[in-house]
Amino acid sequence: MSTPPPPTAAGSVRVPAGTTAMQALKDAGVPLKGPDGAVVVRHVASGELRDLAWAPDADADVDPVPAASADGRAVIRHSAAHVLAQAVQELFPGTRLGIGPPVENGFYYDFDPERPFTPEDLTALEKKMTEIVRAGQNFSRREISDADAQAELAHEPYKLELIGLKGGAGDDGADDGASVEVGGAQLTMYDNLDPRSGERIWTDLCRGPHLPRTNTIPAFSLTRSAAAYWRGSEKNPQLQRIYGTAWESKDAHKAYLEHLAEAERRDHRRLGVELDLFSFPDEIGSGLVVFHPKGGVVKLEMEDYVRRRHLEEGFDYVGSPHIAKRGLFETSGHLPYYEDTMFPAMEVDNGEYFLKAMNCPMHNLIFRSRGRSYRELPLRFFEFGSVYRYEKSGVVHGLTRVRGLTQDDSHSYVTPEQAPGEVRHLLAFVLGLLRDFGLDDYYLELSTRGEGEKFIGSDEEWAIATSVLEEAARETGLELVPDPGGAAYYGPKISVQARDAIGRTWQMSTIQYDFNQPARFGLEFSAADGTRQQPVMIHSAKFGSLERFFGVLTEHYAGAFPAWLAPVQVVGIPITDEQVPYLTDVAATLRQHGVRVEVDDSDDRMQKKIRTASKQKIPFVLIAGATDAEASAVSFRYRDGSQRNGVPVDEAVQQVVAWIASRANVDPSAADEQAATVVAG
RNA sequence: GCCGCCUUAGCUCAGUCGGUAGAGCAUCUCACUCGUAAUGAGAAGGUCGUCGGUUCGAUUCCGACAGGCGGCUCCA
Repeated sequence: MSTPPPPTAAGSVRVPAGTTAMQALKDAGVPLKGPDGAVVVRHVASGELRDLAWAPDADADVDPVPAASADGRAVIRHSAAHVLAQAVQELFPGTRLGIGPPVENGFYYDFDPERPFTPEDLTALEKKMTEIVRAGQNFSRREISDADAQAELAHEPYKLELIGLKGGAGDDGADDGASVEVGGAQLTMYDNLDPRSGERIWTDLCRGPHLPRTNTIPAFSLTRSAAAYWRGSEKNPQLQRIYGTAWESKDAHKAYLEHLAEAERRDHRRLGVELDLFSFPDEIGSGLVVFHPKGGVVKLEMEDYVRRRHLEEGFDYVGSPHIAKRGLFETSGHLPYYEDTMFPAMEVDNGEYFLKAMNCPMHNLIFRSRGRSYRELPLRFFEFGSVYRYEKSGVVHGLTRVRGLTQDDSHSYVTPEQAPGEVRHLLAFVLGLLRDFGLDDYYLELSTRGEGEKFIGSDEEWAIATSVLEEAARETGLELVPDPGGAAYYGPKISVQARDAIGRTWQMSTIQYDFNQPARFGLEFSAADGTRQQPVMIHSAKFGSLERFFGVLTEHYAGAFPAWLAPVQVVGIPITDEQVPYLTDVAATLRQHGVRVEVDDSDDRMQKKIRTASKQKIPFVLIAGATDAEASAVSFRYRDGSQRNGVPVDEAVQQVVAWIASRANVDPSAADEQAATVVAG
């Protein structure tokens, strides 16, 4: 049997009057279920995805979209969500339906059941879904009037709410998922029909599109269940959400599950224990980290790097206390917004003190401590500011969301004219730092003022501030994602969003434009013409939070830090105890060059020591036996297992030192120019 | 904060249908001295997260709290 060529989006097929898209594609010889699973179609004129089985406008052109594309996967996942809802209502009659859109890597569906779903329920649901898929029910599209839909869905209050929203303000809650279900003006119902009798088995309000039949869903599984607020608002009741994943082939499905397993292996919380980097003792409190010696090294390297870079970039190193009187945070304007997420006030000397949750008010006081001249600007203050935030208990997460954190926080005080240049300066600084630490999976986000009373300052000021940031961000050429309503109350921000091992994004570096705090603190400088003017302040944190950056960095490298960051850079392993003194001498030489080196003189066999070093992800293992010692040489074993034997000690030291200094992200064994010198085992 | 689940040795996990517990790894001791991912033997290690309730008796059943996990909401 010959394999038909996989369909591509490149060609399009004309649909003659009176025929369906499916028939037209069949006539054109496009395989409806190729090696990548099912095919979906796109209406060429409108760009909309359409059901394969549904007849589009006669004379329309349709593009076959292979299921392996984003569009194709979305249709598979949407169809899988539909099957899930059917399974839930069959096994748990009376369960009300919320919405069920496709999402990255899968789909979910929200339900209002009698009781929350258990893991056993998910297993049973998966089985039921498999039955529905195997039955090969037809997804049948049916247009319906609003009135008929309301009558037909009288028992589905959430669906009724969606129908009610349809005619409303349109973009109201555009991101709440409702638009996924009810897109255009025309409501559609999808009926699942028995393939033999044509009898209607199940029905759902849905915009589509769907695959032609349930058995064209190639691979799926349910992953977890959790609560989610209806339409994304804390004020609404919580529904039970079931997440699943669905793919165009069994192989793609398997690959995704393997990807999840790999992500779990590089989770920083797991590596924190395995590599002895940090812990969160219960006795201290939730979200409060202690760094162990090995994690301390990485943190120290990060601090050294960023302190040096700030000094190079014209920042002055300042310092400030961890607590301050209530009045300071009233002046800054933070208190009304954040009092309930700050640790409660301490009563002292008839006054209240707060643990600081931000550093800017302190820096403003340094600025205001004496008269300032335009000649001093830009004036840049930097410090490692430890701040404490009473994060809600449910959001604390490893190092990425903590209650006590250290910001590499800086504030640049500039004239309005200097602001654009300063923002560019800070962006370049941040991007250079990300490059030096080897992070590459990130994008920029522009958080702007949204609707609502949360934001202070005039429209004009916000517009200026936003355009300054936006222009600088665009110049970088990086992906820039808008985030309306995500700004701080005092001004807009650019942030770097990086992904962790599980694919969650975290805010790292930020640059914020602030015209409000200078006004609230009465900050001013003497201009060239002798007038007193107000500076603009630009907040920026390069790592963001040292803790969060540490966590993301750990996951990025799966614990195998580049040599310059590695807690232990070299471990010496003697073949027998005889070589311990020799390796100790070699280690002393390395240590003189600032290398972090240990000699493993434990009772273990050398194979075991190599295994241990490997599990600790130590970049360089130096092995020495009698032959090496006699030749004043050592034998390298790199992290990838490759070796280089009989390297003279001088050369070995030189290589290690050079590699650490290079801040390279890969070890020498993996570098092209080094490959030739590696002797395979 | 909300919903669900979880908490047994440093780590990963068994187990007790209610009669106070085991393994592997790690640790320590001894022997072995070995050429690129686990040498062997032995020892030590736990008021079974905390507090309360039910019970003759609770690690086991119930409740509260703490901590964790997965989402949701939030994130200066």
